[in-house]
Amino acid sequence: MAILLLILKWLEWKYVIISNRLEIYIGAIALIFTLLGIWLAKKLTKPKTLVIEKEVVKEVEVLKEIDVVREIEVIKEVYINENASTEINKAEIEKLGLSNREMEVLQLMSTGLSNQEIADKLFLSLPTIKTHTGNIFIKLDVKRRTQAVEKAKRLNIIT
Amino acid sequence: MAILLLILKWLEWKYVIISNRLEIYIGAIALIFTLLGIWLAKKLTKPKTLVIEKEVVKEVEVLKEIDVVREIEVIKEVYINENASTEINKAEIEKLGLSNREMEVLQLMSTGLSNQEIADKLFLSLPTIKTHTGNIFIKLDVKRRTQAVEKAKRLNIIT
DNA sequence: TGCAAAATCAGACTAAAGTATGAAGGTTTA
DNA sequence: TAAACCTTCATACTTTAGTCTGATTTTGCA
Repeated sequence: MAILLLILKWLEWKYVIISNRLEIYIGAIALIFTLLGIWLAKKLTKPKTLVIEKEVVKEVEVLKEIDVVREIEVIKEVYINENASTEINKAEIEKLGLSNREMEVLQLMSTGLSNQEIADKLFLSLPTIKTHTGNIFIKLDVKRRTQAVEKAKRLNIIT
Repeated sequence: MAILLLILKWLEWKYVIISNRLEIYIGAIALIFTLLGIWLAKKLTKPKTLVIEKEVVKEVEVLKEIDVVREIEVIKEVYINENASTEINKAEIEKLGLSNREMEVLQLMSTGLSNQEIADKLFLSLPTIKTHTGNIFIKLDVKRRTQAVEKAKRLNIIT
């Protein structure tokens, strides 16, 4: 802003010198403030994305040997912040119930380290890492480390 | 643009009348073009692409000795910005000397499938997949599948 | 047509991953 | 304080991954 005011003052002075070139002066101001507008728009707008969520819930409840089937369809239209997708989803971590240590192991796992290498890095024993990885798989509902990493990245709980 | 030129002409005329209020004139132009810039920035932002994601979740909950089975199908229609970095780097594939089959295996590997599952999917034997994965590791200069997937994604040779 | 690379498969082996169970010490919280 | 959870470690086991050697068949290309 200060710089822009200085430029304006300079242009004003120039105007006094070449008083017959008003158009140039106006043009310069127009250009500067157009660029300022573009810059402002890029800086200040939080890019939002429309997400349409359709959720079909089927419930099968067995009551006294009789199947009770329930179908619920929920449609949601939500505007979400696009920037959020690049941030780590702490709510998701909370929801999955992953502990700090587990997140640490998961993060190292995603870099392609073996259990032994993770153990060395964290100064822990191999069985400990195996316990952690096992718990991670249960919480992420996967069977292998490759699936765990894939899902974790998809859910934005690791970088 | 034509409208804006008209506004400028009008402002120019106004300047002749109230020549001693240059600041107001400049301010008006600044404001108009700032808004123009914001409008331009919003109009010229990257085109967005529609992506449809489907996810099927099965839940089995035991409530009061009754099994409650829930099938949840989540369909997400997400508008995302097209990004050049999401393009597959074919030059890198060529450089690494990865064959078509190897790329196919690598792609499936990245989804978290086991060798056996990849074999089933491609109608090949387990030893064949092991041969391919081994060759992939050599060409990517890695030791494990997790590292292979990590590197492949980093090099943009798989999605 | 013949050669090189790609693709396929096999057997046997080692290494690593993953499962299951148990246990002990520490922290947090109702 | 007790319950719940986190963290750590151990042992024993099964499964999967990865390595090595060797072989046959297909295929693209000079």
